[in-house]
Amino acid sequence: MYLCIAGIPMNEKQLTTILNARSVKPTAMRLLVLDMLARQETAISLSDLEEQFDKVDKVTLYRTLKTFEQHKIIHSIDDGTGSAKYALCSEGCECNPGDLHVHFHCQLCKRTFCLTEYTIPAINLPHKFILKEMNMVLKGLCEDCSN
Amino acid sequence: MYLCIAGIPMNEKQLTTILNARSVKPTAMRLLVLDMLARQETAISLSDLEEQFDKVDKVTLYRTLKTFEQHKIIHSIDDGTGSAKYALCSEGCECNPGDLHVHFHCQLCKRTFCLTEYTIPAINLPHKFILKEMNMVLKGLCEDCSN
DNA sequence: AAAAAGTATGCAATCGATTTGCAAATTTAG
DNA sequence: CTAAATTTGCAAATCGATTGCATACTTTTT
Ligand SMILES: [Mn+2]
Ligand SMILES: [Mn+2]
Ligand SMILES: [Zn+2]
Ligand SMILES: [Zn+2]
Repeated sequence: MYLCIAGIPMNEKQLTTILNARSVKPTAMRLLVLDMLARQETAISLSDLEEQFDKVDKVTLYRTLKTFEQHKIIHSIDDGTGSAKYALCSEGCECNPGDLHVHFHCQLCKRTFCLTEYTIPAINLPHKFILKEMNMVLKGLCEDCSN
Repeated sequence: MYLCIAGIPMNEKQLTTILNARSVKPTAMRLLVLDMLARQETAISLSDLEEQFDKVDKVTLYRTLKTFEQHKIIHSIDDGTGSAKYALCSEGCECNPGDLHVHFHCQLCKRTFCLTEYTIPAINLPHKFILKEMNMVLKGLCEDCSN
């Protein structure tokens, strides 16, 4: 499989362990959000995440995602659609250039996939250019939409 | 050189030729905008472009850039900063995945470079994924900022 | 246990880039 | 020259992202 998001729900103990491992206090809100993120098959936007809850404050959700991102529980994906997508990081991920994977955005179903098996190819930059971050997004039709 | 933008001014005849070649009517405004684009060493945002004129309507500028982009006179670059950058296409560019080059955004001086000599490496997508577009942005420090 | 300090949450408001609506000006076609 | 099509300018709307601030909740200190 090439998806970084298993879409497999975790129990509260597992969720708490993840937050603790990343030094983020496991509040009720954070456990709810992390649980919802773990259920996603593909990367999700703030707005889409909001819709998956009955009632939740979007700004709190926003700040929760920011906190998760800062602590490398999730990574944000700029797929060029104008709204950032978020997906769980794999265990021990440090989001370094060497760890980064390619993302794929389907122009038909609008889903954004983590291609975790596809590391971003290295580029030999011109002299004196120093690489700190990378983003590689492929767009087209996904497996479900290419027929 | 690895920059797609020469930063070398063109005369009005050359500018008109480019517009005609791409079936865009060479209005006064379009010649002015194309001229300004040709003078840039690096990709430029709508707001920065606006600032380079004494007095110009931003929406007209916006629509001019859209027209140029549709006719492949320029390409837009999503460097992840939140504001699109624009740069001249090379002659005969059709903006196909195979033609696309890597872009570099300097986190210090905030300039975005076209690395036209660096084509985006091909990725063998998973089965049934169809590629239509690509974007690869590297970030870090440019040659002027890495000391 | 109570008070104080630190952290998280909820709601209103702002910001900035992009996009749209529409009327006036300009260009092209008949 | 007149009518139609295109381009331009200004106002306003849209939308995602971000901030300010008051309230709620947790943790630490007395
Ligand atoms: Mn990912
Ligand atoms: Mn370029
Ligand atoms: Zn799809
Ligand atoms: Zn620089």
